[in-house]
Amino acid sequence: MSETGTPAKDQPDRDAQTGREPKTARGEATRRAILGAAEKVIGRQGFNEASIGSITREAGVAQGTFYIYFSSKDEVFSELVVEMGRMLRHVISEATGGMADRLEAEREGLRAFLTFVASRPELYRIVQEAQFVDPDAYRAYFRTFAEGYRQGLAEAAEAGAIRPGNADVRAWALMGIARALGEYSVVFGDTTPIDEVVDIAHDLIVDGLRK
Amino acid sequence: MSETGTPAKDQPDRDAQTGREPKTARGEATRRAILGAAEKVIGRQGFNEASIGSITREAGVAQGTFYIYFSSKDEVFSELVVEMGRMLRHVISEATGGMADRLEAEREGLRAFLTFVASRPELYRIVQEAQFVDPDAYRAYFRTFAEGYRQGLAEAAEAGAIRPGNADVRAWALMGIARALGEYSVVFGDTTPIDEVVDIAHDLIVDGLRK
Amino acid sequence: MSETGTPAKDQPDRDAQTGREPKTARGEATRRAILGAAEKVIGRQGFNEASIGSITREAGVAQGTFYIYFSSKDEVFSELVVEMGRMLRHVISEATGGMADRLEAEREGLRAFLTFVASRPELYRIVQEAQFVDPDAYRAYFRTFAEGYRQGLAEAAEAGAIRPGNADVRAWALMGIARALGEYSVVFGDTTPIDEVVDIAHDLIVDGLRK
Amino acid sequence: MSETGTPAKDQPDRDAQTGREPKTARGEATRRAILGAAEKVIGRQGFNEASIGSITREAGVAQGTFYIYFSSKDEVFSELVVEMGRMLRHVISEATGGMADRLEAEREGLRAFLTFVASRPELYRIVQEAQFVDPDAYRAYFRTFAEGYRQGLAEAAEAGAIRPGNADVRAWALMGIARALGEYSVVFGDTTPIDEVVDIAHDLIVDGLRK
DNA sequence: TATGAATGAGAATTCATTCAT
DNA sequence: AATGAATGAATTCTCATTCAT
Repeated sequence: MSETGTPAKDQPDRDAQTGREPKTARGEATRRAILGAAEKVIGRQGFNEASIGSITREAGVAQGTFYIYFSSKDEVFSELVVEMGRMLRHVISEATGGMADRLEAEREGLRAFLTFVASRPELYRIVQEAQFVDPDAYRAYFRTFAEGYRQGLAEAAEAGAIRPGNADVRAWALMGIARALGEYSVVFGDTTPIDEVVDIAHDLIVDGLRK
Repeated sequence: MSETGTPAKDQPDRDAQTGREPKTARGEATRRAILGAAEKVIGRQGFNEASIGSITREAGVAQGTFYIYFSSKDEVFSELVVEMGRMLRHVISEATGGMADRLEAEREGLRAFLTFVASRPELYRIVQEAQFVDPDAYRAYFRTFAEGYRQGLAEAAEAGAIRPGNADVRAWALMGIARALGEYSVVFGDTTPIDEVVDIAHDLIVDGLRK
Repeated sequence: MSETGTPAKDQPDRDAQTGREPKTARGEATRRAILGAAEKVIGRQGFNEASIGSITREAGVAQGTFYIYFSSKDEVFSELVVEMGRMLRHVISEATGGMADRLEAEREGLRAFLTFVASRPELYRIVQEAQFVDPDAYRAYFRTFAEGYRQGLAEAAEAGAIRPGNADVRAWALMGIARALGEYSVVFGDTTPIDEVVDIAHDLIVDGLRK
Repeated sequence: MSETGTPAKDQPDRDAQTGREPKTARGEATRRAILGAAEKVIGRQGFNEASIGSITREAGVAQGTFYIYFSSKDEVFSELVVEMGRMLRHVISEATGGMADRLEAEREGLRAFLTFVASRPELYRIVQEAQFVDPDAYRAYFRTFAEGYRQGLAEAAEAGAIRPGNADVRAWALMGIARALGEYSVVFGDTTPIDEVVDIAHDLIVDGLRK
């Protein structure tokens, strides 16, 4: 994969967060309340429609309180994107960890992804919007995934578990399938059961269109 | 495909609302200048960062002139999305029209898509952003494509040209591959030649990962 | 005089003024109205108490109009300081220009200064406040004056018109007298007629305290 | 001197308002820490830029602690101005007390003033800013000085130690020289040694410019 | 006495849109 | 058709001050 610059590892302190860390349990709770409210409100209304006021109202705190924990609207947003990345990586590696069969891992990874997306639709939408709100976070998010994916595919090809082929492009293509299907259900409200969608897509991924 | 709500047809009069049609050649030229400037500026800076002022400055006209041709900022945006849809459909049907071999049509359609995206990156970005700025236009755009794609796949399966399988999900999955690869080059600036990308992806689409 | 850095010449474009120049007579008038209102309001209430709202209210325009002509509150302020410098230099050189007798020039310069200050008390106050609001403008203002003053004193000493002595320190001391007497009347509201004040101060400047 | 309004005496209870007096040694220390931090921070950043937070951070205490010792931001400021007045009067009377020769007292007073200012530049800046932040305190400060100065000059003239002349105006003029020279070094960073500056200014004060 | 979380009023600034010329 | 001045609502962010612990 064409790594342009930054490493694919987890960002440690991206942005030097100015929002101070809470020092008491109460503060911790407030911070979480705001973060949750931000996920809900931004995820629903979009970054620009969601005002700080609407977030704090949802969180049940005063407007000023927001700035005790986050230095700006961009910062919460960015934090949500990073959080989504962390959770998703966790969920997927839980689902596929230690699977011997690469093709089965492919199926389970997709299922885990779609399940997670369905459970946190607002968070998913936020990541999509990150492309326009916080391109750096967005790119970091995708690079991290793509790099992991690429490695998996490359190793599988090496081991003869799958047909050989450019792992970079394949990684992007397979991520594209996952995204599209996530959008299919979240954005377009399709109600086909996840397991069914997973099986259809997996069949395509594994055996292609050819008769 | 699960149609939820609005029809998949082209918006009929979307702009008849207020954006008066120019009556002179000069007016026509001005309108086009503004539309082009909007594509460039919004595509680069994003809908919210792009002000009417920055668009008219780019177009070389006064701010007020904008409202002679468009009734609002949303309207130009919407018009650009519709335009992109029209052009893309044209380009793709040009590339695949009358092809007997469905699998080859798949390849050429993907190539045409990636080529077009590379030639109008700002316009492509605008369509992506439409998800957040003008969800209706966005959904209409995708539904139209998905529906066409679905039909093609269904007929091919029917005709025994490809393996049978749920055409709806497949359509979305294949569109997802195309989008991801478009983003791969436009957003992430990957420089792998399009033809190469197309071949790799096509190989995956046609024969899958299985050894 | 210890020139630390910047030249003593008039700043040409200090701050790259973002506030666009008006293009019509109406715009010109509005800009002037705002500038005048700013002088009045900031001069009276001080920089921090004077809100943009209070300035535009005084000027009889909407708040947004302010930003058509000035890019920020600091910018108007800065412009007022520069304007004061220009006017004052003009007034003083008018009053003393071509005077052969240095000591008489001293008297007339002081009179012109105090007269001007009395006629534009708000503007005077703004310059004083510049020390805290826009230190660069403040220093530029004083350096310019001090340098002119120093030259005048140095030449006079050279020519034998006054007793020799360090012209730098003297320039600052004499400027200090003028400022203090300006404050005496403007800030402390003393009502001694200017001419009287001038004579008393001039006597001190010329002959000192010694019996 | 033309007394306009408030008496020239020290403010009586200025802070008895709400700022509770500390009752323990620890409290006393905390109060002093805050006062010192306020001098440093306000003196450097100016009243408006200096937030309570920046002061308490500098002092190493929590924000709320500030309000145990001072009832408002204005109050600390005011207290600093009064403190400066007290110290300066002390320093000057130490330097000139019991001097028989008025002209020599003039020299030593100036030296003491400039020395003090150089040792506490932030405090000096605070007094200057008081003109805009706390005009009452500012006027009180200057009136007190001016009145003392005036008396000294009047008595000296009476006693035939100096040439006769309006003591009010002279007092302001001489104070103006001192202030300007203080600013010369503090604000403009001139590095001429104080003793030299004092001698030059004293020569001017005593014998004037005339050849 | 000390802490630090919470408040909410207030201010600057931006920008889509309107309108007189 | 074109201009550009004017509007004012909306939004983010800051900060002095209060208060429960």
